[in-house]
Amino acid sequence: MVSNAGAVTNRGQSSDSVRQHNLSTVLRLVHLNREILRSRLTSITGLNRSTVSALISELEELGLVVESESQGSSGVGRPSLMVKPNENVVAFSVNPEIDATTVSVVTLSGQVVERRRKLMGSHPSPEDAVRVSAEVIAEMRKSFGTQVKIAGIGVSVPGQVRTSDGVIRYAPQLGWVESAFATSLSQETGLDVYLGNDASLGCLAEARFGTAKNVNDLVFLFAGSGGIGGGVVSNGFTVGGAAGYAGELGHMKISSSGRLDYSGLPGTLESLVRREDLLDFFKLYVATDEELDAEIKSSESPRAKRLIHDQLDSLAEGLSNLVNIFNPEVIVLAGFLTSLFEFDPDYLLTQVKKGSLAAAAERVVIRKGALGSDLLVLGAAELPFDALISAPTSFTLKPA
Amino acid sequence: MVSNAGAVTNRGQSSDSVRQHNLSTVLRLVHLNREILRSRLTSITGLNRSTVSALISELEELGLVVESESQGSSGVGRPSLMVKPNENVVAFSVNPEIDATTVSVVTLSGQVVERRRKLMGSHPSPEDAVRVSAEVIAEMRKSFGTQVKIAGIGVSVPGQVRTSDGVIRYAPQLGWVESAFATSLSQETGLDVYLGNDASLGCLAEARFGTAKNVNDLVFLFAGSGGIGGGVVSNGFTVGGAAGYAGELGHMKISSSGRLDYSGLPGTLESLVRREDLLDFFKLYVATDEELDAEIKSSESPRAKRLIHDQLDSLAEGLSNLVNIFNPEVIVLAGFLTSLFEFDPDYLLTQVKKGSLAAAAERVVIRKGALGSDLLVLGAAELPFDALISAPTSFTLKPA
DNA sequence: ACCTATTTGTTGTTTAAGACAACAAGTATC
DNA sequence: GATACTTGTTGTCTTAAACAACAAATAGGT
Repeated sequence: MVSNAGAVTNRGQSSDSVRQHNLSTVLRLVHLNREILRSRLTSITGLNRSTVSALISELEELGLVVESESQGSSGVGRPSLMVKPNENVVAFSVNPEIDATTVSVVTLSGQVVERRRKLMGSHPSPEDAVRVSAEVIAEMRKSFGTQVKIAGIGVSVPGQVRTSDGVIRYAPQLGWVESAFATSLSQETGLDVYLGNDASLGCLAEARFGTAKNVNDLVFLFAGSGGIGGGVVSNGFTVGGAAGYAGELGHMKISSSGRLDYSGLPGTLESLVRREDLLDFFKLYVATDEELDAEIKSSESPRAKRLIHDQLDSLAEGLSNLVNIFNPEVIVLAGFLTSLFEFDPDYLLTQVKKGSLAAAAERVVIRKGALGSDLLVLGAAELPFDALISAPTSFTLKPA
Repeated sequence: MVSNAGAVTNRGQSSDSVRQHNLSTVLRLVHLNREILRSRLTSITGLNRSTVSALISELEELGLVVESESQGSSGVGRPSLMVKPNENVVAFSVNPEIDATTVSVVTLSGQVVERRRKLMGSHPSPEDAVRVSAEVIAEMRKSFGTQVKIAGIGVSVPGQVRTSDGVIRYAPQLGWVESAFATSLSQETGLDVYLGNDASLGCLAEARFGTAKNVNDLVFLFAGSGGIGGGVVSNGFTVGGAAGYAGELGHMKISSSGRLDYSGLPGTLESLVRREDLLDFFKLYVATDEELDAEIKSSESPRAKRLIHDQLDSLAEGLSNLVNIFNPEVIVLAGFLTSLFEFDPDYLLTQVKKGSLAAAAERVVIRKGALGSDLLVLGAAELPFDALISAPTSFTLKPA
């Protein structure tokens, strides 16, 4: 008996926009499910069988989907056709890091088909990253068959991205400031370039393909060597903020401690839950998440346990706040936070509930991210794919 | 060059749903603007003149809008007709408080045309509030002309409301727990009842009619004698959470202080920014917001200033977190927070920026709420109006 | 006072696209 | 092998928005 305050579109709908919407809806379902029966499409969309048929034909002519006979029996009646994304439609995913830049190829069906990691001297400039990315992309394009079509390039940025123009506002670890990364990379490659904050893209990926599939209210927290980032999906929408800088969950102040985080703010979640502190304790210098995870899980000493529980306490305080603010259905943890979580999952959940309102916390679930090293690759590729999916007829795919 | 990750609807659109959508869009614009020229409607919606004409005719036949000749000159050419909501379409707004329950009548044009406040013994039960509300509503209906049509009842609840069934999960000040308020009031009145959290509804009202009109990313913070509540609009959508409990911004932990808030959580915004503390200091016992405001603004003593600045500091810490999390365009303050704000607006803004990331804070503006005592009345009435507006043809208005 | 340019409302016609109905195709069960 | 059932296909119907032509109402210029 309670309505959800609807958002205001203000736009009217002509018959043309209806067609666009329906094509988008079908294509999105095909993309998200990787393959889906036509009969499922009709039941999910509520459209008539003949309408779905026409929509799929149009998408097939556009070269976006392919149909095949479904394998195996699906019960009584004529078997329904299977619809899949056209494997020749791909996007590039670019992931700049402090010591390397990774370029990957992702198909419209969400498969990572190629990945190339280029080591770079430490502290590469944005120009270096653009150049290296463009080179790798050019090489990869040469190896493509002529039937391959490119939707564009998605870039995951470990920093703040201004959505209006694709400028990297500030990427602290890389030391990049006000870099027109999208424009440069677009000029070098001739492809459309879309930028997003890494944690926000991770959130998106987990919400679409990972452990939070079909979850409409979701808080995602990701921690690596560069601090803690986050992303939020509310009502099925990514919380982006006025300029695109929303989701800086690591910089939430939760304590009066004077410890500073990587952005110089005191008492924040990021200042208290630090990978570095654990590495120092275990005397690991350059360790992978897996090595750190093994150390944490095999910890027996009271001092180690205390350190881990201290971090869990701080993490819980941050999550409690997020529960009160967002009342999420699921909290997804990624990076080394999963190691902390798995060290004592019940403890974390108990502490989170202790610090939040009973109502907001009563049904919340904490989960480990499911996408591992594909997280940012898939997330970044969703940006060009989103552009394609939201305008299937007017979007122009580029040739290999 | 950055796409906004769109939400998934999954539903297809038939020609019928197009009509519904367009009727909704036009009616919503008429409602939000209180009156609007037909020519504006065509330009905003992008629909054809003749289509808008047909839509308005249909809405007029449904008794939802009226047309009149516009006053004054509007430039060259034939003057456009003015479209207004039908004043005979009303909603009731019910605002239960600890010592009284207020019932108001709001027209579809957003005018509060009647308000009746019934004093009640302290700590009324939900049943008391339902009974009193139903009585007042029955009286008011008798006084209505036969042409009046009722959209329903909106209730602002100072507590947590489960959106799925309209149950008041917990209202701390009132001491109400798990009360099926919507069902009861609906039975007593025969009208549809919609519940919402008071601060969330205040947020909605300020976003639609107040100081944050046309703002898509907005954080609202409201403080009264019962603590601090909040609401958030992101992407034009109210952030509601999985069950409707989102927006408990006052219970965000920002400090290691052991002070408890009204829900027993330590170090939260609500525990540090307290109306009570100011009342105590000024030796005011039962004071209105206006009286407290006068005291704050005329404060000269260093001790008073220190207390106020301490509260401003805590408020700033909370707002900094919200800026990092939501990157809002506007922050709206209401209740006695406006008095704190106006005591030293520059200081508050400076402190907020100090505690947040430069990018997220760079364009944020802090404003005082504009709706005063109409805040919750208008906000609650939006709930039945939303239901009406989102389904103009199938919604059944009830007679007086 | 009259004429023109401009904008808006109205009406009849056209067009796009989803719904619908009838039929064909393919599967499972008895 | 007959029957029931589900799905795909095709042609027709229906809805509603776009479009075009004209009428109505204003401002400004002569």
